[in-house]
Amino acid sequence: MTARDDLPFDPIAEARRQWAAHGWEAAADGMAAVTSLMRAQQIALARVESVLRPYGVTFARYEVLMLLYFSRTGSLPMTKIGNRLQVHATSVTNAVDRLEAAGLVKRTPHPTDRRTTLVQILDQGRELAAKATDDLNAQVFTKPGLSAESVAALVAVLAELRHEAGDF
Amino acid sequence: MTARDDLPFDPIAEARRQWAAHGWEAAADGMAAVTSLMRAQQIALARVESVLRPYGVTFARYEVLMLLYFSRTGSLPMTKIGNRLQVHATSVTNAVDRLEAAGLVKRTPHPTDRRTTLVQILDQGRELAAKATDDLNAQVFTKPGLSAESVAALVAVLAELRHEAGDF
DNA sequence: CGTAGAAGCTAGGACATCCAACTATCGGAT
DNA sequence: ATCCGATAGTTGGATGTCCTAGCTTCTACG
Repeated sequence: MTARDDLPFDPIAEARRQWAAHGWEAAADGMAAVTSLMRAQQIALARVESVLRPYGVTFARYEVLMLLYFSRTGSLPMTKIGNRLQVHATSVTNAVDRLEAAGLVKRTPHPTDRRTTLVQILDQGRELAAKATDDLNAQVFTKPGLSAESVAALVAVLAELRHEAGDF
Repeated sequence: MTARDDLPFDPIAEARRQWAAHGWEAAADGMAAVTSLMRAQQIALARVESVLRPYGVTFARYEVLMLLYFSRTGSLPMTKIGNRLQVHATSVTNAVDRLEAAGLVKRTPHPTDRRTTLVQILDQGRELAAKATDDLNAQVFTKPGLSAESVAALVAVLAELRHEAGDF
């Protein structure tokens, strides 16, 4: 763990000091916010992926699986998946390729539109989704390392940011 | 932009509803927080990278450059860079390889410890760092898409999360 | 109708990140 | 003084994301 040992100070607070020292006060908070976001995401992703690793799926694939899991018919067009998850179509292709290879979903043709491909969740996929979610809930989501108020505040602020960015 | 059109609703709020509907109330907020973090990071990163693209550097490389820019001697060991940025040693190797190829930094041997490699920022690197920072400050950091209070709250909550995770 | 533009999906390429494994060098314990 | 564990850095492999380009299929407009 040589690259991940604890530091004696907060590197982001230090960066903000440097920003201010260079006359960039107006941008210091924004820089700190963006940088914090990067680190926090990295931390959260690492925790989630470590729980999912035994199941042989990544968070990206887990998200696709849950989307299908929650859908009425258990299937969705590739494009809709990309829209919901806000990722590029090629990322969906990639994720579905691997989910399909793992026997968790299968591609089926759309009944009327021959351009679109439907992704159908399989029984094995449902089973994995349920188990992985139980694990994620227990090991990560129920103890995110923040107070309930902080979690709520975080979700609210990020929703504001996402909305402002046209995320929904 | 087919995969990035606006959605008629917040997909994360929808996911939280699903979580609650499946009896996972205790984990719903945590799930929403983690998922929000992923999306928000993606949005922020995209904005930053679009500003940095003309300079031929990515955010990862920009961070390395700024670390060196702020350092007293203009040089740091590879390991220290990894510690500050909380990334693997291999990621540092990768970033420094590209920065060096671009003529922005150069590797130099450590005077006493032959294991360690020092990364030294070059004049061209300093110049690019200064210009790119001006652009980032103007186009992203001074208008993060949130109120000043929200930005401060965000930084505070994320600092709590990072600290709890042993980030510093 | 028939064609041009839009939409859905995939292939190939560029990057970043992580992990496992390997080499070289240090340093402390015996 | 020597040896073994810890440290520094790189290489190779896997994954995910994006972008550009290209193919197929739909749809709307003249």
